[in-house]
Amino acid sequence: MSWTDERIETLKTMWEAGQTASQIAEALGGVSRNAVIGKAHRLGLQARPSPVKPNEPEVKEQPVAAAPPEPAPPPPPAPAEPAPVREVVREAAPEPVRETAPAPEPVRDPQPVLRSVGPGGFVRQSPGEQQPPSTPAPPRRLVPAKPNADMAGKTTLLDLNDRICKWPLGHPGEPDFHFCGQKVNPGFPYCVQHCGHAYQAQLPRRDRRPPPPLPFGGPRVR
DNA sequence: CCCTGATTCGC
DNA sequence: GCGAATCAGG
Repeated sequence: MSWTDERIETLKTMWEAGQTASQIAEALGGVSRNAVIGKAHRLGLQARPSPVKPNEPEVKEQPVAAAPPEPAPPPPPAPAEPAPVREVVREAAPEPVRETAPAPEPVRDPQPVLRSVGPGGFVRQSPGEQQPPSTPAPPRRLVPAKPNADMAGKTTLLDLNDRICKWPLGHPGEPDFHFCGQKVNPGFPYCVQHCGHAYQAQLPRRDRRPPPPLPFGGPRVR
């Protein structure tokens, strides 16, 4: 697989939309998660929350052993780039002693990757502030806290549950963005109709239509 | 273990 | 340029 313009465009869109590298790789097909990350970096799209803390550039204490006999400090106009030399020093595990630490919280909500949206687009949540998608929506009448004519009768993010088709209509951030809301095809996240869009038999390349359906609406033309 | 992104480096 | 291997944190 090569990085065609379409695939690069999809990569950019999904990456900026906050999709994980794994999801992007799966959507693209034929590439690994690493390939996606590598390509994203080569494209210059880094800057996004990494689970790994970029260790604060430690002020390396320069052991001023002997007074430098060189009174001439002529550093060329070099930008202050703290040479990120990674030490490959492996420490041997010293303590065979184990402390019995109770492993808490196996709570992992397998909820789909629907992140909250805002007028500007996606808003990434930190795990601490994630909330389950409300209660399984008892069949009672919902009164919008903020009566909005546009959203009347629309299925919003908060209306989603296991039984509701999560097929997005419109684009996140747009005023009338909502979800299909039909009863799902049991075992799938979408209704029967949208399952037809989401799951398609692989066709021979020559009579396959170019636009591959992306679950979140696909790349947007800017 | 699983996941995540970042980085390196041989190709 | 590409991406597997590796690293490092959650």
